[in-house]
Amino acid sequence: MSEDSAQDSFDESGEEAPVRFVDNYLAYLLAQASSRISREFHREVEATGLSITEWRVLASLEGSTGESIGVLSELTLTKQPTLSKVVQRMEAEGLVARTGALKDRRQTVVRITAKGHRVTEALRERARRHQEAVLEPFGQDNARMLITMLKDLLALHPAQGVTDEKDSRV
Amino acid sequence: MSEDSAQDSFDESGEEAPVRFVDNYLAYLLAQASSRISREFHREVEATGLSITEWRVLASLEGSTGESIGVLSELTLTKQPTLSKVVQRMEAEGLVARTGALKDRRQTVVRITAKGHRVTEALRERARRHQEAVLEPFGQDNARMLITMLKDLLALHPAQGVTDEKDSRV
DNA sequence: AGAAGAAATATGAAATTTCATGGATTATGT
DNA sequence: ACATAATCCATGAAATTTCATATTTCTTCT
Repeated sequence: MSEDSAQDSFDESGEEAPVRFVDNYLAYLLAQASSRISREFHREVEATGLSITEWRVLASLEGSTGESIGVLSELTLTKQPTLSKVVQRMEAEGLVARTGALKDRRQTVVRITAKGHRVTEALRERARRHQEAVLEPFGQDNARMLITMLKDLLALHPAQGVTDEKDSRV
Repeated sequence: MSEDSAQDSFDESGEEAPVRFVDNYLAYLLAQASSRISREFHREVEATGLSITEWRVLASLEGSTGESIGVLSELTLTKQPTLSKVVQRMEAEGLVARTGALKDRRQTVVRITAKGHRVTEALRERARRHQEAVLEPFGQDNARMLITMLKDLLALHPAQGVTDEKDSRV
């Protein structure tokens, strides 16, 4: 796969494909990749009766000892007020538990429950398989490299504003 | 950068840093990368008075001879009803022009206007610089490889029924 | 050709999200 | 220690998005 396929803007016919600005724009490529890869799997999520955000919450809590609302809102890319409401619904359904944090009493710590774990068990396995299928055409080495580069990108660009917002240009 | 930084998230020392499910989940990594990289630039977009969706519409039309509402809704990751409304507002502001398609009269073809082009001129340049800055730590070769792999991923996963999600997530 | 089905877009009602803000707690500075 | 500022979360009002559907225009099939 792929040392060359990307470089030539696609056109199957003699039709000349206009080179759109976005076609080489990293943010666009990431957004499209994210959307398309996620979308494929989201069908399976919704088939279980969970909303996408609910799945994200549970997936984010899986393997964690609990996350605050704030951290969870970053992990799930959901704004804090939205997440607060979602988590409350999920607590009512028994998928998560909310407890005050011992260390900082402003925080609400959210944990996945046994039920939440059980409900997502099959989904997580499907997610792994889906990922394998997605990466399969790239081969082990390239796949690992993609993952590594994405992790590096994230390490270079921390979640919230580590940079002082007042200083960054408007 | 990075042949190693990512792979070893767990230590053998008994005390395991909790390995969250999502930490190795491609869809999560893509969603986070997309969100963080975009977010940095979105501040600049909003400073110009454009909404993110408006910027996406204009960026998508740049270098194009016109796109239908349907295609545009895929390019901008915005659901069709939402996009129809956004485009109508943008037409009122003179940023785009809507015309019926000659070939298929059901379609509405949207083009960027001179004003739309002018309004985004500085932004596109900033976008290019932002991208350079983001990719700089990876070096030319790795950067090119990342772009290529993302394009390959997109080629393998064509856009389909557009189910938007702002910035698609996990 | 004609009918039936599919596709593209627009639109209103309903649902969701976001903004702005408040209350509570912790951090900072003097 | 006290006052002030900053952080964290919840919540209602407002704005936006989504769903469902109507309309118009192709496509396909007989």
